[in-house]
Amino acid sequence: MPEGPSIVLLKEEVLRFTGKKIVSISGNSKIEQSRLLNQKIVSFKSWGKHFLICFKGFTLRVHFLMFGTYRINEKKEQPVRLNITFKSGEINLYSCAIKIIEGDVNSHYDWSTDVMNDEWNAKNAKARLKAEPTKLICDALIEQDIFSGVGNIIKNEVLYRIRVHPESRVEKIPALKIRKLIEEARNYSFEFLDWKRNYELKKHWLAHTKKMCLRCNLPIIKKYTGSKNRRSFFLCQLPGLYN
DNA sequence: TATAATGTTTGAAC
DNA sequence: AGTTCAAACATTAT
Repeated sequence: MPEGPSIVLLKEEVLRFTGKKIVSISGNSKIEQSRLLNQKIVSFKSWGKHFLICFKGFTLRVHFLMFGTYRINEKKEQPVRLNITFKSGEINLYSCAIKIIEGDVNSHYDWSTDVMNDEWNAKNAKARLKAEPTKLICDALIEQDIFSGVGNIIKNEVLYRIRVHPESRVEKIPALKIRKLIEEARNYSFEFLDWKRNYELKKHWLAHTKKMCLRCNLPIIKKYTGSKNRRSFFLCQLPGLYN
């Protein structure tokens, strides 16, 4: 479920509930559920992998972590974390982290770091990268404060596209490659969105989980990289390691 | 069936 | 005091 584009799809699916009043609320979430009862949805937003349900004066922040899921107008077998029911339908959220954030949602989020947002600012990203010169690019690209919404799949596909080795140090990567990286982080995310919408995302993976490169017929290396030891998939025999 | 995987927070340990 | 790290959370495809 997780990466940014998937949250954008969720946002589209629930759009119909905008302005609707919550008539019942339940689930095993430890938030103060009664607070939501009879409230009207002001808007649905997203920031990176955060799904935001905005009310007057507060916002529900939903993070699906690795395994979270949702259903609209249907239920799963497993216990629901939060069920939000309207007269016209329901939203069911499973195995996710839910939190209430107080006040104006805009004071909590910098929308310009979200690769899916209209306010995305490439210059900001460039500056923030520059501030982390010794980081490995595989870590920097999944930094949510720089590239909100980019996850491990997008990371691998973007690095494959621009032909940069995941263990390259930020400061050693040529400016042109950095420019491409920032461009593709957003661009690929939108392609991800289209593919996911049409249930054909995996079909388009060229590096992630692959053993061979379909284009050049060379093996793809799988290696756990970076400070969080996340899977990286990359071509070995190409230039692209900057360190 | 055991394993690994689209992720983040927390709090202990250094 | 600041950093680092493992644990916790939790589901499902392979």
